[in-house]
Amino acid sequence: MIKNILDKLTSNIVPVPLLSPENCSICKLMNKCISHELTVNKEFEEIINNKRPLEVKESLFTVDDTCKSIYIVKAGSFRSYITNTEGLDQTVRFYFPGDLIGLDAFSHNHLCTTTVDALETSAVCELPLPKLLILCARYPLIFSELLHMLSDEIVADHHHMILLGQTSSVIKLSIFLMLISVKYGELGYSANEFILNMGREGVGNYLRMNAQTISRAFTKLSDDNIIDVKGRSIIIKNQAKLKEIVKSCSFI
Amino acid sequence: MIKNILDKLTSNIVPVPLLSPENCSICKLMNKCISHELTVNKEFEEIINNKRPLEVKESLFTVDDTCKSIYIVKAGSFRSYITNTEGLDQTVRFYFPGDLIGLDAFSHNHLCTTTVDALETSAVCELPLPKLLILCARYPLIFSELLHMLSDEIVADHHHMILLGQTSSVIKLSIFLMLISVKYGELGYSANEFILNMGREGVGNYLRMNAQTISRAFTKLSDDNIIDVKGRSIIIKNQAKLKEIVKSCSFI
DNA sequence: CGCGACCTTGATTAAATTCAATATACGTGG
DNA sequence: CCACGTATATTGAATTTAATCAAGGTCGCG
Repeated sequence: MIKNILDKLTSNIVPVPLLSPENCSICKLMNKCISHELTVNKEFEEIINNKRPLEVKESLFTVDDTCKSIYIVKAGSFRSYITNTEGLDQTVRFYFPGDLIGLDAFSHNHLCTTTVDALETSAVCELPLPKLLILCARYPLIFSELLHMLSDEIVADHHHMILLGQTSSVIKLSIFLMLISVKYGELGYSANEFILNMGREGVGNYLRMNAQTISRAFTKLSDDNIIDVKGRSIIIKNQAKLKEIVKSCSFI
Repeated sequence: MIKNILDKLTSNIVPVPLLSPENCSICKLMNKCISHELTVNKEFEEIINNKRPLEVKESLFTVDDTCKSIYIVKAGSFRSYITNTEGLDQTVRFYFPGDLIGLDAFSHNHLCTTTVDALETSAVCELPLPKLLILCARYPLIFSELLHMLSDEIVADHHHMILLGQTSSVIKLSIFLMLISVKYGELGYSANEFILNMGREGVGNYLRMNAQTISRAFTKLSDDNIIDVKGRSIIIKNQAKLKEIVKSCSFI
């Protein structure tokens, strides 16, 4: 989805070396990640584990695992989902570079409530919970940043609820595209040209519509000259019109 | 919705006296509220403000207010919602006794992202943020309890997303009734007989369906002998069957 | 008793799902 | 490099479902 160095690794190179712990101050995500004030704290930086990159569909953790860490997406993207008894799953959220994964770690009995898979070759910075909590107790800034992140997650979830509550397939898809576009823009990638790292089925699962309906909605947006679609490659030709559609629901 | 002492106050008695600060140890919600270990901490108990009861439709706070406090529902119930430019609103969440309101307070610029209204005569315990944060710094237990609450909120939001993602109106209504039933059971009220404190419109707003569809779904459940409906008074006649319907979506 | 708010129900319309066929793209092996 | 097979995407037609439009019914309250 996002062009990053890891994309250039052919996924056949099997024994991927562990990344050496890397300095936040030379990280490409600087200022697009958690508060910079945090990462200048040497102690904070030292608790970060850099795990080896994850391959497509590899799980960061699985539902009912014990929550041991919070993760920051360093490169690539992830999907969290809940699986039902018949093996069907429903996507809860997508994660992009700078996003925090596993903020539900403090809930209930400290068991993961979702499974999180990599959508492409991806990497994370791991923040082990015990160490993080110790730092929280010592540094009010880290503590308040954590609260901040949790609250942001709640607000984002509320927005997603509003999105799911929309009735029109074209509006839902438009909001989805706009959200991705904004996210990419923020990360310094092209906001108007990108390649989805999921199929129609994947988009549909997230927006709770079936793949055919997604396809038709893409065709509609394309017919209206708002986007160019070729498979998973998307070009937003008329961002103003797209924004207009998004605004027609007006809650977000 | 919930039979509580406040229901017995006729809402016409205008000058409601301020509640005297009340001891957590004599609160009816004990063990149904936040961790009991917390409330035995005298310092914690002392920061709690008891505001005067709120009347129906009175707002606890409004979107874009500065977040000053977190609130625990002491009696009654609340609704949070987002309003769009045309004045339409979408319900985000309902709050019942023991629930915490305003956990998005730490987000972004500390402005409220929703409006929260009382659905009936209701009361809250107010936890002023500055005082709460000081206690968090001093007592790890309070700090971890706060994280716990925030994480729980995220998990609850995920479940609500799954609910909104359902396609069948009967399943959605069934899940809604089951959630309310469980909540009431936990609070010590009857899980199988209750009176909704909102109309069909209100249920529909929450479940993102229109009032007529809600009405038809009620009729369907009634025809199938799963519930008895008479206006807003609901009796669950066959909880097993209701659970079965809920399980047929299986994600929750 | 009558008004207004709310709920139910029916008929019609609009939209998404489902079923089904075809088309396109992609990777593999010949 | 091309042929083939698989996976994915598009499109059409039939079906199902909810939204909409509209009428009538119920309930509580002045």
